[in-house]
Amino acid sequence: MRTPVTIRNVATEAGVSISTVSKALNGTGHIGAKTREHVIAVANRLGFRPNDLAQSLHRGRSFSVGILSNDIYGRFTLPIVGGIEEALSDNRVSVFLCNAADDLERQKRHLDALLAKRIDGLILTARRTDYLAPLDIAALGIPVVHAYAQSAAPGAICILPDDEGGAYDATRHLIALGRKRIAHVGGPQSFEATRLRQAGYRAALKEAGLAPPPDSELFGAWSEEWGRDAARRLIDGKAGLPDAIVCGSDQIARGMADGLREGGIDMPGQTALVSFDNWDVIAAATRPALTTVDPNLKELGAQAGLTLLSLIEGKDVKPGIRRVPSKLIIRRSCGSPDRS
Amino acid sequence: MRTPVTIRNVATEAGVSISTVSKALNGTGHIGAKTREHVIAVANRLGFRPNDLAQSLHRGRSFSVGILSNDIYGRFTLPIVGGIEEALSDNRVSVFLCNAADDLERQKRHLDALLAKRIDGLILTARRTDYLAPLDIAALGIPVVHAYAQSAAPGAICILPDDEGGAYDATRHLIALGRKRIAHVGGPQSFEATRLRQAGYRAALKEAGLAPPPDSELFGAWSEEWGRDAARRLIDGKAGLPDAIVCGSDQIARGMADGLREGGIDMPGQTALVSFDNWDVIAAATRPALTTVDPNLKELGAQAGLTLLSLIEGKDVKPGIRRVPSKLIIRRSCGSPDRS
DNA sequence: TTGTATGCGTTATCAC
DNA sequence: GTGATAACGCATACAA
Repeated sequence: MRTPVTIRNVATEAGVSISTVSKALNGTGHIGAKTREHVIAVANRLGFRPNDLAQSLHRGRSFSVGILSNDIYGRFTLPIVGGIEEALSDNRVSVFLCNAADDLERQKRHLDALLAKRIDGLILTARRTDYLAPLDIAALGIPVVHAYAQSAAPGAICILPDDEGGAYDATRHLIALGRKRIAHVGGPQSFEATRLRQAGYRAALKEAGLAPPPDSELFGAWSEEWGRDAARRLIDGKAGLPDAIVCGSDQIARGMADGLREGGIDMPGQTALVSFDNWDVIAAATRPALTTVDPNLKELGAQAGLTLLSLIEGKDVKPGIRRVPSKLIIRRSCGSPDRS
Repeated sequence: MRTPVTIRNVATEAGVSISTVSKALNGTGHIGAKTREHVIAVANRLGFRPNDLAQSLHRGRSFSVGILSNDIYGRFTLPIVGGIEEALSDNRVSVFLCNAADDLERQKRHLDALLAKRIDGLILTARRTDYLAPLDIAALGIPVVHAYAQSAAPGAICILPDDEGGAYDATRHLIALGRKRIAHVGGPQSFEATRLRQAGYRAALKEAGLAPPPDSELFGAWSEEWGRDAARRLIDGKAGLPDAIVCGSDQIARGMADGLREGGIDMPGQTALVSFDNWDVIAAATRPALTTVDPNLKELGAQAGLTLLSLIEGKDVKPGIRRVPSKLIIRRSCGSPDRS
């Protein structure tokens, strides 16, 4: 079943030496034009494919990197991994995908395997941006970048979404549309993302000379149920219904939309909604469809991949946290025109 | 930054020959107990890690395989890839993840890279089960298995979900609960999955001496919108509301549930719902929470990985299609007790 | 029990 | 312009 046609086979078949074949195929060294063509023809005919293992062994670079995740099943992992893979494969490097599944022993096994396979670099990913991978990066001896993950290690390079900026943009969008009494219904406050989004929301408000209405900064779970629950609280609140709500996720917004609609509230007439994630299955199916902050996860992944590449090639990269700008996706939940 | 401690370093440091180190570390050949311990100690102290590239080159087996997908972003890809990765990494083989993105040229690039890296085998995945990868498998020269994908190639090995069995089970569940007028609202008929599910639904009905009520086999899109649309059609139908509905996906069921509820229908009182996917974000958030067929995608991936392993090890595997049994997840949308 | 020599598939350094 | 030859890091048949 194997097809181990080696450079030696090509050499004998072409009636030249091994080194001549190598030169002909790699365009290195000085070689006769006719010999070159001949060798290439023979190589093609035989279906010769240089053994990358041998090449890697020789040049001390494997052109492969590892992605180590603790949550391969997470909804956020996918676009990130996709972005990494695309950016890297465009640069001829392959990626090993490893799922540590929050299991330290498994993580070690994966790391051992990756290191043994002489990966040129490693990308760490996590379920939430404020997760700290318990891992001695420096001891690895290869470049590491964190994608959608943070590290306390000195000099660590972390690529993260711009939660604060996203919330700021979303809130400003609401303000620009004339909304003034803007509430914020976020996820769990234990998440850094939640706190950052609140900060962005507040910043935009403050800048416009506004303030959060009383009892209108609510925090709960990342769920539709919490969104529905919050809707009731907003409807029943003595402060009166806000004319806009910044939700911490599309799921929350979806619950909110359902809750408000069932409470007889008109959207976006009485209340406008913006949210986070641009998880299209949710955002597009919500009534009204959600205007939402797209965290640009695929781009985040691509940047992580490219950054790792720079590191591998020896360029120096500024350490610390880099935040990837988000993008506001306009749909109907704010009442603005589709293009604005 | 590199830590290229080789077997040679260990040898000199330990004051023995290279082959002695190799034997000591691999437990092969006859060697003195004290020498072995000594060598091992030195190796550990130096942090020696055998170069897998060299080992692979030597043994002609790389202990790595490739996953080639056309749709890395698909919701189904994730659990499948996760299952593959887990099964394989438990057997010390690493996986390269490649996204062809429906681009033939990109696919070729990936294949070239994988083959050059001497992967031991390849797993092909797709967006839909009836997708045919335009690829000459035999020419690859390595074992291939299709996961959630089919191939017309003779001798191809395909692992697929059991759509028909799942629909059969779901429908029988409804019948066992006393429902008699059972409708079916599926996805696009162009999907094999849709046709198989319809077949399973009909088989269960027939077996129970029942038949689909008039105008109650509806087909549309894989969307909530279609579910809501179908709900109106069922409510307005002159044949009267069915007392149960088998939906082709959780998304359809979610739209159906919303449509029915807003149409004043009580679930599961008047009408029970079952669906497909067990996509928990949808299924659990629907009111009522959906009883749904879990296609066991992770298990499917694991089986694909294990099957590939068998192939690689030279065992022979029965070619053709193997369907992985699904599992009915009981929630509230059928009115049955949570455990049944 | 241990060490020497050879090969795995390539590339690169040198002679010729 | 072309071809031996020595690495790359490791495993193993064989010799000692």
